[in-house]
Amino acid sequence: MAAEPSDRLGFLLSFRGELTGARIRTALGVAGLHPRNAMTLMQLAPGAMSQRDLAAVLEVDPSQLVAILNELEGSGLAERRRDPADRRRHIVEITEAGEAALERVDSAVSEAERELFANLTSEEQDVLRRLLDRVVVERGDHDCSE
Amino acid sequence: MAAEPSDRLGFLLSFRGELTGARIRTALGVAGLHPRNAMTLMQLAPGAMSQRDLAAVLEVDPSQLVAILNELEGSGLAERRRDPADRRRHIVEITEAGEAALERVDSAVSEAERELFANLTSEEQDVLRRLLDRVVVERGDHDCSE
DNA sequence: TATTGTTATACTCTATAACTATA
DNA sequence: TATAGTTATAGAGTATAACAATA
Repeated sequence: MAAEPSDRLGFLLSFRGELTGARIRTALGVAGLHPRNAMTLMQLAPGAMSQRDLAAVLEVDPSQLVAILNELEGSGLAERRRDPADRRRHIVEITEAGEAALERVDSAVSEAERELFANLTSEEQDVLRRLLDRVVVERGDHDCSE
Repeated sequence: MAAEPSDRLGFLLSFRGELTGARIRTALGVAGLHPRNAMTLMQLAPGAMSQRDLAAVLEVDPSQLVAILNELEGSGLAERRRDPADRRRHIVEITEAGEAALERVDSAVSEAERELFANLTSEEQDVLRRLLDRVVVERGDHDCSE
């Protein structure tokens, strides 16, 4: 369902955003990472955090994060260790291999952005950024129903 | 996975687009239509067309369109009839009830856009539209892999 | 009793192949 | 043999509830 059915700005933003996301996911795949795993690594880059906090910032259910971390740990890109202060908690940390993977991700996403915004000057890209920042996107329960 | 993990323009466009799409899907739901059914009705508004052509413009597999049309026909918003010139074909047409539903959709989407772009003047909305139109979004096989 | 992480289950979406009826 | 529509099936993604270990 990717047809743009009208000239509405809302549809335009939604569909261009979707295609942009698809292009970026392709770039992440080229870098060897499943999109959700790449997003998780990005959140871990600044520093280690608990599994629960990680689920919160990623806005995924803790049960989904289990599978993500199993994959990241399986490929040696992140590690879980018990928090000695509270043995229920896992501290999650990116590994050196994970940092290297993130550098590949960074290059691939930069290349994708060069393609996506090739027709825009850097000034126009700044304008686009500022306008997008002012679109009202209240977080909350926004899902569909029939 | 809705966290915005960096200040990259690509991510910004992707995430704002996703949230905009969610807001619009909510509006369609308020108007009483599943998003894909609403999109299908919109394509039918200008005039009847064959089921195959409809699948093509919607960019969905013909087998998926079967369920959509079953629902639309079940709620009396669209109708299938055999093409007398080629009895394999179905001509799909929107009904009067379907047109009325589209008017509700139109109002709901307009209200959603008023909210989304409340912080932008109409000149700024024009600028945003023109910039989005120049983002390179080559259609093709852009999916993820691990 | 509450919290952290885990497992199990189910439900939606989507992709694919096989089937029918017509050409 | 090819085409239009349909059905059936399987896979990915996601949401929810129940569970074990620890506080």
